[in-house]
Amino acid sequence: MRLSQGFFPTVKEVPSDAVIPSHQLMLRAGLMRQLAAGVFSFLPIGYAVMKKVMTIIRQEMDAIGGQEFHLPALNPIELWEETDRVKAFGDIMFHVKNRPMVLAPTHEEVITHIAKDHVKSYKAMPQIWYQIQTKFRNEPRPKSGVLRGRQFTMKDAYSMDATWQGLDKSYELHREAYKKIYTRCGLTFHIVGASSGAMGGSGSQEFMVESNAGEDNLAVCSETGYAANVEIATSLMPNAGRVEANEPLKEVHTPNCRSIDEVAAFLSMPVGRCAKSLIFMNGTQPVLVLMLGNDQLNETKLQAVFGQEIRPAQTEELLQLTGADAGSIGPVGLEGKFTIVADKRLEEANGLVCGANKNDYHLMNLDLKRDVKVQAYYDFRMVEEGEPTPDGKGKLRIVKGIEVGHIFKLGTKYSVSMKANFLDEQGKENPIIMGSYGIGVERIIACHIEQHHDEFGIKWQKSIAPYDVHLICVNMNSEAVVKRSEALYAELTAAGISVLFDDRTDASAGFKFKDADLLGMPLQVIVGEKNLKNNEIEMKDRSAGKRWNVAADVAAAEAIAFVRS
RNA sequence: CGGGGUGUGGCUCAGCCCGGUUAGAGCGCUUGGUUCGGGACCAAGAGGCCGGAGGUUCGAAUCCUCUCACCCCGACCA
Repeated sequence: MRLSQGFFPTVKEVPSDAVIPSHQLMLRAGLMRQLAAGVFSFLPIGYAVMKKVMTIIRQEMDAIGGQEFHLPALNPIELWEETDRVKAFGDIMFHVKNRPMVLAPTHEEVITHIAKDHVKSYKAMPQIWYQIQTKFRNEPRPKSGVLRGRQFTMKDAYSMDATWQGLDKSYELHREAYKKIYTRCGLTFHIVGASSGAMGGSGSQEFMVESNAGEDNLAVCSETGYAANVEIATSLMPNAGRVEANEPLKEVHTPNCRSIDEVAAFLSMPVGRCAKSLIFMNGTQPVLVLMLGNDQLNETKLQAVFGQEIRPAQTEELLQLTGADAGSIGPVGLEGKFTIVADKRLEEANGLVCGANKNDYHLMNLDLKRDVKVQAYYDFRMVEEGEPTPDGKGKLRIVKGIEVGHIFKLGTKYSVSMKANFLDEQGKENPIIMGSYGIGVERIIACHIEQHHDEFGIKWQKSIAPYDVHLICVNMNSEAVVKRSEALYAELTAAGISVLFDDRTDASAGFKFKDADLLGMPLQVIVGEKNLKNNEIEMKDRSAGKRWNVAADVAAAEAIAFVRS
């Protein structure tokens, strides 16, 4: 493609609405333009990248036996009522105003609908069905360019198996395929254990790209390979345990001591002997959660135990239910009325300080075996930077990550609610066992740029670069330079190399160089007057920032070798 | 949904507090000329009812009210 004839709206200035590098560069390099909040038009060069990413995805999905579908984004709302997800999605799902239809935010329902009619026997499985589709989600707050949009492209795949072992195998196939896809797309990523959330199912993992632009927090350890979303991450922290002296409970006056640190300091107790009480409401049932010292409660872990409806109690509820305000609340005397649970670090501990349910008073010498009946101990902790990994062999690092994929063992949630059953070898009817596997296409592009850019622009890796080579004719007034450039353009194109040829007559050399760095093709081939006088042509490896000259008559061969290496 | 911010030529922004001729700059665009290896120079142009509606006033980009859009932080995120 000749730059003089194509549509390449590059801009020098940083668009004021863009904050993160990938967003700024996708606009500046002319990959896309914003149409509305969270809605983007992809321009030719951006769509070229998207097609490359989709090709990689298709190749790897086909390699594991996936079959590509193209499913409607416009769905009858009844389909979503069958699985009760109209309610589950709530405002996130777009509803069509003048017909009882919705814009699909994902495609479990449509897939299951087809499977229900046609996958009737164990002999017809396993199946892997996938599609690359536009999805619609009415995000409350679109942000960071393409990273959180209201309309986006997703590859979603669904596996159907007759057995749970089959599901494990399908899941594993996807896991391996995804590794190949992200690796081929030039991303370094973590595979982290993830919360199953309201989607249900027996397990899920997320593919995460480490980035400050990310919205998720991950606990990772490069020595041990541990990686988990902080929502479910665990660490090896010692329990509080028991102390020798087992004194009776004693009420002490603790004026103006609200926080654990203040109480510990006032009573000259270590923070590690303080038990913090947190109150939640599970419907109408109050729940008291005991945490050790300053350990932070992980609400996702709490939800895993009590369900998604659980919420923190409000200030008025605290006073009404316990007789005290936050900071003076404790478990003693609340049995029966409250569900009392505690973090595992407090298991069987004694010699603890806790609130007395009387403002400005605390209890000392609390023994969780003697004074309170704790119904159960769970891991409720939020892990912190620097804590030992669960196997104790490494230290956790907390990093931000962008979710570029999520694989899910769905199980039978959708097949049961939509009655997608098959007959097994015994002629018995069973629900199809499903898995669901998603990849955000635009997110791959944004992450690629987040990981491969510098102050001058994008540094596309070869696999998804919109063009292989950026050929620059430095001086369009020099007949020799033009002739040489044209010859190179023809030769490279004939060799099957995709070339972006800067043959503009109205752009200065500097302008062309800046554009080339911004657009970021892996190899720049620069034909200029001075070098050509020595019968040389300059090459520039955009990623490595390396330049070198080659003899003019081997320039094409050199470029071809570079592209194919 | 709570908090903060911004809307002025295609882009980045100034002007607004303190109302007063024809609303500015740089970049980009058009034409002509000079340049030609790191976002060139000169000259001449085109392009804006200052997000929208209402109000105050002799007079509003500027003050007031409402509204819409977009961005950021938070909440939310199958």
